[in-house]
Amino acid sequence: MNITTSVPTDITPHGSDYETVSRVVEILTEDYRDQPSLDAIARQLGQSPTQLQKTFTRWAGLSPKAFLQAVTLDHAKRLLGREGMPLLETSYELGLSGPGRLHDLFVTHEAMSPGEWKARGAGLTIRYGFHPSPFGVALVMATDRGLAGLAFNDAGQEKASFEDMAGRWPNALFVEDSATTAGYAARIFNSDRWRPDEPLRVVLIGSDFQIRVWQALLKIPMGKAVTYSDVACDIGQPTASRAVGAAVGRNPISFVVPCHRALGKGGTLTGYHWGLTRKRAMLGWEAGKA
DNA sequence: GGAATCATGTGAT
DNA sequence: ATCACATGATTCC
Repeated sequence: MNITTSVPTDITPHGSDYETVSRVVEILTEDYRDQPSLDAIARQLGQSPTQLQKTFTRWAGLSPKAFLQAVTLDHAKRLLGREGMPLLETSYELGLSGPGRLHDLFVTHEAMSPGEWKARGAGLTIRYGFHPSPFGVALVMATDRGLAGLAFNDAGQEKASFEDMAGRWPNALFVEDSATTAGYAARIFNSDRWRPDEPLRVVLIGSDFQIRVWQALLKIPMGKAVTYSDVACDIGQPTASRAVGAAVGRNPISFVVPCHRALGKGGTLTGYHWGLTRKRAMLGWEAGKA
């Protein structure tokens, strides 16, 4: 496998927007208790408050102030919707059959057979490409049956994220084909194009248990969150919350399978394979879309 | 309260 | 068999 194919230099348009924004996210997240002002943040980054405000808002669809509010523990708890409804059941009804706008990306999924999983990708051709996204550089991987993988990295780390993903299906054939993957990228990061009449096709490649966990995640509507133990109950193994955590972490199609909506029990943000900052960024971005 | 500790299911090696 | 986990509950100070 060879990924010397260079990423276009303009892959992060407007300079290092993501860098700036992720710094802001970090500051906001570390110090949300003392509610840093826009001025204070801008000073730390050596930018003018207005410039910073503009950059951030264009990226997130919401002001730094609103974002700050969104990453607050309070908000996370609200997302968990402890108002007495079994979230996963409810969203299943609304998400798959109702006309409601509670569900987000329309996804049809297809699981690989156990045999195909055991083959670790043998005989499979996977096309991939790097594309800009609101969360840094996105690595998109697809088979002819649909989207198979989605990873994120900071500019310059393309090789690492490719190897992370490719290692999951060591026997597959990887072909650089950003012309094909560009279409997926455009669909995924543009919520205007999440349409029920043209669902996104996704292939879940994983063990039986993992696939059950990922399917449960797909039922979480945008702007909601669940705990790892919620998911464990949903798949009928209430004591397996720890195992759920591990399976969530191995989700190959992050963001599309909303692993970022799985939180710790009290609403605390726990780990994320591609970096906690990115998890916060995704939650904030969604808060802006909701 | 908060840190240390343990019980725990699954998958990888 | 054994180990590592994106957890959660319990038990100490």
